[in-house]
Amino acid sequence: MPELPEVETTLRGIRPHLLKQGVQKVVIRRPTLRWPIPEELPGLMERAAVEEVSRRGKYLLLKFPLGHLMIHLGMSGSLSLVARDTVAGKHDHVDIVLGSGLILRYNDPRRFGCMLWVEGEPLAHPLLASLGPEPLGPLFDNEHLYQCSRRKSLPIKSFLMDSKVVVGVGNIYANEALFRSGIHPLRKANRISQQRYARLSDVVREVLAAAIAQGGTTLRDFVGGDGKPGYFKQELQVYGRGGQGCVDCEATLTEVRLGQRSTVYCPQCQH
DNA sequence: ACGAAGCCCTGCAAGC
DNA sequence: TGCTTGCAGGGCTTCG
Repeated sequence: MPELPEVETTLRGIRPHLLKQGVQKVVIRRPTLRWPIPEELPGLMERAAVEEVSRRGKYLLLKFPLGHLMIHLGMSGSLSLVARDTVAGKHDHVDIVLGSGLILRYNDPRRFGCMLWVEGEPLAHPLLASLGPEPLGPLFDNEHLYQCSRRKSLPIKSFLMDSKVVVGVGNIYANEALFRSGIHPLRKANRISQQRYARLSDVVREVLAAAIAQGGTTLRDFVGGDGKPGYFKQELQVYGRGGQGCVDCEATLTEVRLGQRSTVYCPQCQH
């Protein structure tokens, strides 16, 4: 389940192998992702070189002379770099064969991801145009959260996971950040003080930065690896721990469903 | 305009 | 053992 740290780790892992590399061939085995992969993709990319590799939220952007390839990993997608003769597995839907002899391979069992072509300014694309600030960028702070939340009566957890508010905070990190800032996930967004938002924005940055730092430890092995660093788990304090003891006060962690998302919190520590 | 629910999809685990 | 059922979840889309 790629959250922002995993996407960032993927970006850092693939970028050095893609920059200035020519695309020899694009193989689309299964075009039916969230939206169909454009049939004209091979014609647009083949014999062209990758000029830039970047990220906006959880969307990866590969710049080519004629436009950008926009990739989202959904919740089960991954990109890996494999040697040219590597046999494709069950959910290996797309191969981008590079001049270097490596293949950038897109795998996505649940096919919630997408691979689209964008002409012109990619940030103007409908999927990107109304995204909120990057959580690790300068525009994300308590002031932003506070101002955004003034007319929002939805639960803070839903608010935090809204990509128009801030990108890249998925279910796992929303649970963790709220625990670490002592905020009850069901509290209404407009019932939280600016001081508490200050703590929350700090914690969101800390948690994501720490996860990225750990994802970085697997970068060395990205080529040929499965591209799925195992940074989470050990540091998680509430996610996946419903019914177990709070790491701070030992109270039993409560698990509820919010939206259709598993939500875990400490009834003692979070208000 | 806002908020909640629905939906896409497959793999895995639990229950019968 | 093999079926069915439920759950996981990002985020766009639809409904109220």
